[in-house]
Amino acid sequence: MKVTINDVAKLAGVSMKTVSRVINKEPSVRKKTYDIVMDAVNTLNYQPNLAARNLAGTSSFTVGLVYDNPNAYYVIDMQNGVLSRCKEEGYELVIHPCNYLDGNMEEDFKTMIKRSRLAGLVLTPPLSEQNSIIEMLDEMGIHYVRVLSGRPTEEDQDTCIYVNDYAAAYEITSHLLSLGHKNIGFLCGDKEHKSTTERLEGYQAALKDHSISMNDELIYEGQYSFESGVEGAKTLLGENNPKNITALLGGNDEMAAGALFASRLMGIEIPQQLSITGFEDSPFSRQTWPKLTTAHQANDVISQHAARLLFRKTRGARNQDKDIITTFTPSLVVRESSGPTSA
Amino acid sequence: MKVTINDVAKLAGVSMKTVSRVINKEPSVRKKTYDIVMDAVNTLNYQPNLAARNLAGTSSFTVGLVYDNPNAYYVIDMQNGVLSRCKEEGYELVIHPCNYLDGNMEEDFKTMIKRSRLAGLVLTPPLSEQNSIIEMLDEMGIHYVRVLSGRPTEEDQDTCIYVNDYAAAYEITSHLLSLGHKNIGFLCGDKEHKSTTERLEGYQAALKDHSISMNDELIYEGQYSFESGVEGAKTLLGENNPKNITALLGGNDEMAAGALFASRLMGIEIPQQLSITGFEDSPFSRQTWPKLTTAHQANDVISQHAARLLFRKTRGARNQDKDIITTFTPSLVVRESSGPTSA
DNA sequence: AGTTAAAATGACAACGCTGTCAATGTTCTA
DNA sequence: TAGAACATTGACAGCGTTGTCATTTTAACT
Repeated sequence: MKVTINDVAKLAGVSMKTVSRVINKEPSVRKKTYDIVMDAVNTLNYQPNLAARNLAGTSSFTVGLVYDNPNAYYVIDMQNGVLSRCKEEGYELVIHPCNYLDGNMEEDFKTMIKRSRLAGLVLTPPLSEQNSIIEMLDEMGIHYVRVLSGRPTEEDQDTCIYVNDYAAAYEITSHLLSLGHKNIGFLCGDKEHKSTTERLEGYQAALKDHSISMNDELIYEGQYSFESGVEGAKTLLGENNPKNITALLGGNDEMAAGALFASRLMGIEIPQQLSITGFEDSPFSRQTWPKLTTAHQANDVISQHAARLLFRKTRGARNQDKDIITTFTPSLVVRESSGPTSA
Repeated sequence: MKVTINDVAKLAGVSMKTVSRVINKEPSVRKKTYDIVMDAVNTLNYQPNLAARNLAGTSSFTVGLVYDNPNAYYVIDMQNGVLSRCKEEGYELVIHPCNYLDGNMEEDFKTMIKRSRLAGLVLTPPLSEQNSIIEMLDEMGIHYVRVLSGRPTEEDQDTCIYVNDYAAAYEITSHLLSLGHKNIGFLCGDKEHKSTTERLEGYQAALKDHSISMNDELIYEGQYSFESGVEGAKTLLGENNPKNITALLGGNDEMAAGALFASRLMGIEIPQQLSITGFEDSPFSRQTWPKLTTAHQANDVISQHAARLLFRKTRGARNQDKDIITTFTPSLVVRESSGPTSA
């Protein structure tokens, strides 16, 4: 019933170690031997036992995915991306949701790492931005890859995957500007998050490039939540929209959905009287009325590349994956929530 | 750096095997010995190595969570519930998203099981309803717990957790009836899913108990998606609502959100002209306008109990968890999308 | 053909734990 | 208080791999 490396070795007429070499793609195996072994592997349908490999080997076949992002859609996408690479490479995935604010993160990490030695971790934002965590991991000597919001100016191209929110926000803002909007409000997410400042800066840069003067009164500082979007829209639009805002840039889809909700309460027609845009293109940006113009972020692809980057680091010379993309720019998706100014 | 069972044994002045007995809560360890060992465990901060345990022991410390439900919120809740129990019990979780329609499920399962021997699987709907899968697992001799939509009439109380959608649908329908609604439409999810028929039957039973005659024309057969909700509402309401429908029961929150969307397109005021209800109480039932009346389903609790049930099976006599709940009934949550009939 | 270097293969111990079974302590019975 | 019965502990093999190092085979030279 249970096929071990010994069964394969016996069938192939080689030593167990040679089979090990083959399945690990180690050099110094003759082509002919390789084929014989692979035949045996296939006929027996052999699957190396992960526990044994993890126990015996110096490197582990388990990677961890760490996240504290509350967005279910985001998390699932990240999981699936990493998982798909893991499957192909024969790795196992351990998911590790956590709450950075809990404080017992360090203990938590250590426990996780002790229990199953890990090849490395994929860290997703906003947790991936925490320097304290990075330092801790460096100290512990644990491999990791960070998914971060930011521009690819920095040097650690082999531990980071960047999502260029700046460029995406620039693009969305430009889209609104090209529709004739001049007074564009911004619903800011959590200020501690890098994505927030990146998106804000992209927005500001676009305004500047179109010679529109900045107005801090058009910026609402909130959180990445539906409720905050509601609040933000109410605050910015106030009674009878005294600031004459014609477009609202949501920090993410949730905030934009909240703004949509608030507009409805205030009797504002979207997009006739007000354009609203989201960010991330999560499923529910298609489930609002009207559907949200947003920036599509390919989270599954992003996380796949994060996993590949991690494998590259982990396996050193053996795998020199050269097609890894380390910078992603979300792309504009125009739907019904944005339109030309009526003015 | 790395603490093994031997280090603990040495410090405690006992044999390695005794430490093993302590951490596995095996009987036949003197209280005093137990305390000494635990002290050593704590001072060294010992964490048993999972790979070694899985390799050496007869039972494994890894459980799998299998799902093909496309709803991210649902999946995350299930994951977190199972995960929280796993952490407490020292188990590891392997997640296994899949697509039942893919056909290569059997191979997929076998591979997963070969690679890391599993203590058992938690199966979630709709995949958990597939008899072919259950038979396959039985044949392979793999432990599993199924989360199912259904009423607790059946006998396999030790492999199934039931979510009583029937009762919940009955309750929602009764709520609408008590508001004076008589012509209540039903937006039916995928017919193959057990939850669909359960919810439909609950709805019908409530109507019957209130002496309201059934009308198949009030039932729209669709899928559990936003788009289908839109379509369903348009179909049932048609031009000028000839069937005089005053309330719409959504098969789930997504469909209800779709119905809300469609109503807006048709210029129907919610809840003044039409009540709409959801099912599941997923986060976005709070992010629609107006917020959805729905049935709250405690997925994280449900999945925790599923995990406990699995552990009980797995560990046989050692753990006789008696507080496991095997039937859950979603409870009515009244929000703004339902109201009294204007008539 | 005879060396020599390099490539390919194999033998065997380890990884950290659990299962088995034997050894030792302890308690109870008469 | 001896002896049986039982509770507690320990020695050691083995789980299925990989790492190390020794051995054999092949290729590359004179």
